[in-house]
Amino acid sequence: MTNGSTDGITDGITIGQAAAFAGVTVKTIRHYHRYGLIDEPRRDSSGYRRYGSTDLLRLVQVRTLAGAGVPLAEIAAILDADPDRFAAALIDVEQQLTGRIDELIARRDMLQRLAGGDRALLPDRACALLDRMPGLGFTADDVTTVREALVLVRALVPEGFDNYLAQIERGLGDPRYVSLIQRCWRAGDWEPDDPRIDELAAALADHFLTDPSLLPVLTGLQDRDDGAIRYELLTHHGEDQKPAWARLTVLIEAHLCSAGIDITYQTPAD
Amino acid sequence: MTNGSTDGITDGITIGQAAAFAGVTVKTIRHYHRYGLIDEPRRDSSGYRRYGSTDLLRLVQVRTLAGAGVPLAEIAAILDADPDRFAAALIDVEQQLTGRIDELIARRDMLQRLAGGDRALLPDRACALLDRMPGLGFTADDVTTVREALVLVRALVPEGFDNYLAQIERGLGDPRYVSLIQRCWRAGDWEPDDPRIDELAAALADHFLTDPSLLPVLTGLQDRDDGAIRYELLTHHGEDQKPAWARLTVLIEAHLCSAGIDITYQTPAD
DNA sequence: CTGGGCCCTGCCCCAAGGTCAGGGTCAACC
DNA sequence: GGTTGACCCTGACCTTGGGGCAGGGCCCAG
Repeated sequence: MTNGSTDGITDGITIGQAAAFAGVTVKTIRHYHRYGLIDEPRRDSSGYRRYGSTDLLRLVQVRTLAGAGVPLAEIAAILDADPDRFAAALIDVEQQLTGRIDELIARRDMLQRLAGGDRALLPDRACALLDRMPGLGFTADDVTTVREALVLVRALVPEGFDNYLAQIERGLGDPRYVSLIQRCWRAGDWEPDDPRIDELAAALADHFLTDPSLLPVLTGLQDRDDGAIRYELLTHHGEDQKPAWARLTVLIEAHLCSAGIDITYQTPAD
Repeated sequence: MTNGSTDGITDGITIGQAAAFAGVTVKTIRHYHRYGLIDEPRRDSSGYRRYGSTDLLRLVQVRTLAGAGVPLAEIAAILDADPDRFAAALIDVEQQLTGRIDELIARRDMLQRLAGGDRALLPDRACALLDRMPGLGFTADDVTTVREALVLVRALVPEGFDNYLAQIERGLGDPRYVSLIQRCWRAGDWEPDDPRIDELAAALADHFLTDPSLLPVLTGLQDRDDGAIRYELLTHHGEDQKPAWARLTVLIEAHLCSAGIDITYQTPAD
């Protein structure tokens, strides 16, 4: 009785059925209606939407393009275009997809590099350097601080990074320099007015004067019009936690300056 | 005069400078503040944010993870976690990335298939079939209608699709059947009460009775509890544009039925 | 007549910011 | 000393592709 022949069925399917057939949600279909991707079908006496096979076909077409990542805003134009533009549009979309794929692969590579410990954000050469440090007597804290410094240098003066790295590598080959640097790390925990700081600054400045190539100079900083800002940020990194370092820096600068070497950065205008 | 020594500079950089150094926009930094990814730095007398090297370091770390596609909501937890969980989280994120890459590649492949004309949405075997049709005397409109029908069948009864396709392939090998089908296409433009329709229906039913294997039966439809709905949708596709087809369908069904073959679909409850 | 399963519309929500509005600060230039 | 342009502040609304919920209607079965 309820289905005399085909009445009520060939009249069209409801939105829920159409959604199930096309593999989308009811909400998605209504969304497509609002965007004009699918014409609103006729309504039955209850105001329900009734979809026919043609509507369903259109829905499947839209769904396929949307599922392929085509922005909804472009789908109507693509489906309603003549075959030539249809093909051209698809090629365009495909190229965008390729770009996004490449980008994601680059991200994944970056993450794989990140995953090898906290040694994030640095190229392999820098990681190798950090790996050598514990064997030379540096503590884990030391390594962390150096890593932070390297990250900062790379972010602030990328063009000088390789050079800076090379200088550190050479420095690690000089055992006396290494031991001085390690004393500097210890000095971080000293009181700012500890007399050993003066002593250490003198020794370090002396060593720099003996072998000026060890001076960590940031090449490329001078070419920046905001070089001074970057320099200040770098040299004073860590000083908020370790006030003794601030004094150490000042003393070393003073020693070198009185010996005729000015490593502080001057703005070009000065 | 304006920069006595380091005052006003070591005080920190502004948000715009920090953004430039980290390669993000000012808005992005403020966004990160609101999400608690970066602590708010101190403010100067004008209420401007002033960033120090530690803030900048954190910004670069956050930026690197965000740039790698890690959701902002997870970045704080990852950066503040111990190294073990840090590594685990990165592996997790990396796997998600791999999944998205594979998905995008699948989309691109789909698009490449789509780009070979409007022959969208169908597997290669179906496309090959459509390609053969013009050589057998079918018009472009015919091919379009068949393509639409195939898309619908595939969407509505995917498990019966291959079988359906095979039946059509066999049908194309029978020249007499092909010519009958082509008359059916022409019949779409006849008046619904054209007497040739009766004649055509009789001839077609006769041919089906001679070789019942040509009857396009949709296997799998009976296993669906909504099979009737799907059947109605499929058999009546195109009838809104071509009313003559509706009559043709009815007549053929009647002929076959009176010969003892009932191809209409009955609901199990009936 | 009442419950459950559909359907309707309209509103707010997500990520990761972009954009605009309206207003304050700073340094320099005329 | 006024103005200009670059920078900063907050807050509110926009985006994509829908998800979720509220409040109400329709219909079928017990």
